[in-house]
Amino acid sequence: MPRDTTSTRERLLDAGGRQFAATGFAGTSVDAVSRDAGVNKERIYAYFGSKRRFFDHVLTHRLDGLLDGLDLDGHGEDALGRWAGRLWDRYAADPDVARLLAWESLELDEPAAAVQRVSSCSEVASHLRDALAVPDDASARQLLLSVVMLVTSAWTLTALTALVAPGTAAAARRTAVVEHATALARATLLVSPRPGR
Amino acid sequence: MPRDTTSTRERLLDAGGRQFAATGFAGTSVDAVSRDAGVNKERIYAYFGSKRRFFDHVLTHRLDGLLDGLDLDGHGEDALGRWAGRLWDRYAADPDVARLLAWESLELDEPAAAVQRVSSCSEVASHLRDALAVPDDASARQLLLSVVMLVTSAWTLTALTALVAPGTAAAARRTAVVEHATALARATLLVSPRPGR
DNA sequence: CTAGACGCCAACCGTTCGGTTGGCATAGGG
DNA sequence: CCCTATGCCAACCGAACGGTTGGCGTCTAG
Repeated sequence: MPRDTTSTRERLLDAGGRQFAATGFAGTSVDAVSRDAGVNKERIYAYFGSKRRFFDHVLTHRLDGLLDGLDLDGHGEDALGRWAGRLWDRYAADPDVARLLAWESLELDEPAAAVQRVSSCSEVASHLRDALAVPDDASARQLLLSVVMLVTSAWTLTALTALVAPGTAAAARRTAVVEHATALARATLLVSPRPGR
Repeated sequence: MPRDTTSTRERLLDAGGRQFAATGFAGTSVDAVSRDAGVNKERIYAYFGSKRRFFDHVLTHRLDGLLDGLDLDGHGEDALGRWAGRLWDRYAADPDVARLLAWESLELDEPAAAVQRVSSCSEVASHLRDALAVPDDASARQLLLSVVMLVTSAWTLTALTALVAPGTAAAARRTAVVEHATALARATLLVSPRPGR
């Protein structure tokens, strides 16, 4: 068997994503992750330092994949709505990410710290800023953060909707989420203080 | 010091509510709860059986207090909106309950099992059924569940709103939540299948 | 060809976990 | 006034926790 360190790292991150999403930070043991990955747990400490920092790496990794190449098409608030829709599709394709974000906001000290850290963030934020005429990068970053989290919450809400109304088609729930996220994003824009305006 | 068993139970339930709300089920140790309550941890097992069943007791206890005497005033969808507003006020007065619900839905097997178990539930559900012409008790119970959970999520949403717009007054955030919850409750009613209609 | 750096693992460390046990003190019925 | 049931606690249990260590095998620079 050839030696492949990047594959080892990847297997650990994948297993970490599964385990943390399923049982949270406190509920997941480092042993379980290493067992799931088929790798000795000492590798986690060699690669990532501590359980806590490993969680950050896992979340950042998954968020990078979630936001990679997800750009606004066009300008105006409709573009924001379509963008939220495609973001929704990615959440639906990989429910673990939504759970990871929920866990982080509940049990970790700094809420959504990883969201602000994600590498694709500033790029998407600048697009949002251009399309929506938000003055500076800091507030655009905040806006992006809020929209991401809104869609996350909306995803949970539709899961509930599905529970209440089992027959509802997934497509209908998707459009409901898009409109919901768009409306809330507009409201967020509205209440957000804009200096120099 | 006089012996007072109900006070011992109460102190454990209170401490359990604080600890579970702060760090979740897996993140809370039975020792920490007993230390917080100033009671030996063996009492938890004598009174409630296991850590898991103790969590159920804590959540049911807090939910009973949350929903106690919270009735619909009047009829129609506006009444539902006002009801959601008062529910929101109670959530705001005791944020622990919202966190407990969020924890349960994330990390425990059966989502919202305690919500369906709460003693005040059927009473409130019958009021909702009358006001909104929902056919049978089962679907009314589901409706109540969804509304409660919607408002719970709304709590997360406003926490985010506060983060994005720190200067926004709490009152403004409340009305936003009420409208939000009302609209979503109406949507839930809309997509919910109603037999015999 | 060889020396050392490095990926990797088995085994181990002290601590904390959920849960149990034995006994002391007290309350209340006879 | 005693006897039993019960509230309560200190101490304990095996297991599992996050984290570390020593050494084995394998790549690679010189």
